[in-house]
Amino acid sequence: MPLNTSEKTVGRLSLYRRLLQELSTASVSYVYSHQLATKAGVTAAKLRRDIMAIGYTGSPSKGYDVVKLAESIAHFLEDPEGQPAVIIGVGNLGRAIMSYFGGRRPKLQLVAAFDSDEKKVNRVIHNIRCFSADSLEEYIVQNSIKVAVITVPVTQAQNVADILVRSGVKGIMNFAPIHLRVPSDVFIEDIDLAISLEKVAYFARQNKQKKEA
Amino acid sequence: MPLNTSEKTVGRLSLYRRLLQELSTASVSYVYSHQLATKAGVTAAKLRRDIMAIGYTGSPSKGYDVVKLAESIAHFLEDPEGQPAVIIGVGNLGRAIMSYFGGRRPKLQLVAAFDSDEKKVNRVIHNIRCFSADSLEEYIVQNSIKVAVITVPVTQAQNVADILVRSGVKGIMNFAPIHLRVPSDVFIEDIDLAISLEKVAYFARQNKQKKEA
DNA sequence: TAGATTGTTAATCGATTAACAATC
DNA sequence: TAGATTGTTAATCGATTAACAATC
Repeated sequence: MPLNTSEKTVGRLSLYRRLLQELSTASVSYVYSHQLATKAGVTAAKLRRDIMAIGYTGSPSKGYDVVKLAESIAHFLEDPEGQPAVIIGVGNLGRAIMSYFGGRRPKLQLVAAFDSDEKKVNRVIHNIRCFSADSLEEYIVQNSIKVAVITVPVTQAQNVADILVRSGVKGIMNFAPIHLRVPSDVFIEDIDLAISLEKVAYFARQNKQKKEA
Repeated sequence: MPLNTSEKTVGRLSLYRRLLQELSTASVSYVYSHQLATKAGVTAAKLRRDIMAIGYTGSPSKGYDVVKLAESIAHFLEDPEGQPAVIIGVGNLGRAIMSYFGGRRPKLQLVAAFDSDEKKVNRVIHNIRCFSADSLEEYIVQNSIKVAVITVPVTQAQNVADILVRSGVKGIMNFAPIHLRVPSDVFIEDIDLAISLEKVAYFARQNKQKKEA
C-alpha cells in the first residue's frame, strides 16, 4: 500500500467506493472497469490504474467484485478505529456542512462544533453539539482530533488554523478565502466557492465567444 | 487574450484579483511578484507566468500596479455586461450558498432561486426570490441565464441539469455527488464535499503513519 | 479456442520548475 | 552603473493516454 498516492487518485477512489456501494445496494455482484468508469466520468484505463495502485486485482472474465473492491478501497481510505472531526464556525455555511455530514459515515463523523458566539454555545444543531471557541484547544487535545473543518469568517481563519495546528490537527478542510500558513505536514483542502463560481462564469462565457467566432 | 487558458490558471487569476483588491483598499500602489505570490500560496515565477498570459506587463523597478492589474484581470474574467446566475435547490446547502453570494459582485449575481417545495416558492431568502421549479426553463430562456448552481438532492440532479442545458445554460456549479452527463460545450465545476473531507481524513492519517514510521 | 477483459509498460501531453536574458 | 526586478525560454516532472501482453 504505497504512501505516495496522489491527491487526485485518492479523490477518485473515494468516488469509486460510493458508486460501488450504490451498485451493492442494487444487488450487483460484478462490474467491468468501463461500466464503473462511465459512472465516475473517467476512462477505463485510468480507473484500472487507480485500482491497481491499491493492490486490488480484478478478474478478466467477471470484472471487479463489487463488495470486495468497495471493502478494499474502504480499507485503504479509512482508519479502522475511526476519525472524529470537528467544525469551527457555525454560520450559514457551517450549519449546512453540519447537516451534510451529520452521521453520514461511521468512520468519519463531525463530533463537535465551535463558535465564538455565546448564543450558539450548548445548542445542538443537526445532532452536533456546539461548544465555546474558548474550549477548542482543550477539546482537540483531549479527544485526539486530527481532522477539522474551518467555516469562520476570513479574518479569523488563520487564528483558528494556528490553534488547530498547535493542538495536533493534521488535516483541514478550509472554506475561508485565504491561503492558510501551516507546517508542511498539515494537509489543507481549500474550497473557495467564489473562485469556483467565477471559473464557471468564465468558461460559460468563453463557450459563448467560441460559438460566435 | 488566449482562449485556451487552463482551468487552474483562471482560478489563480481570480485569487490574485481578490488579493489585489485587498491591497488596493489598504492603499498599496505597487506589489512585487513574490509579495503577491506569498499571499496566494504560489511561486513568484508561476504568478508572473499567469499574469503574462493575460498580456499584462509589470515594471522591473516597481513591480505590478495594484489597481491596473486588478482591472486587467477583471477585464479578462468578467463579462462587461454582467452574468446573472440562478440556483436550483433551496435546502440547507442552497441557502448557505445564497447567503454566500448574495450581492457579492455586481458582475456576477445570483438573481433567482428555484425549488420544487411549494412552501418555499415566493419567499425571499438572503435577498433572492424563490420560484417554483416548474418555471425554471421559462425563466432561464427569458433572462438568457448562462450560469447555474445545482444544490438539489442527487436523485434530481441529472434531471435539473438536462433542463438547464436545454434552456441554454453553459456553466454549472454542481454540489450533487454525481457525474452529470452534459454536452462537451457545457462547463461543469463539481464540488463534492464528501470526497473533499475524505481526502482530508486520508492525508491527515498518512501523516500520522509517516511520523510513526 | 475465441473474445473481452485485466495488468503492465511505453509514449504523450501538459504543467511546473529552473535558468537566463532584458529592463528599469 | 549596480541591483532587483520582469519577461521568456529550456529542462524537469508527473499524470494521462495509448498500446500491448497476460488471463480467465
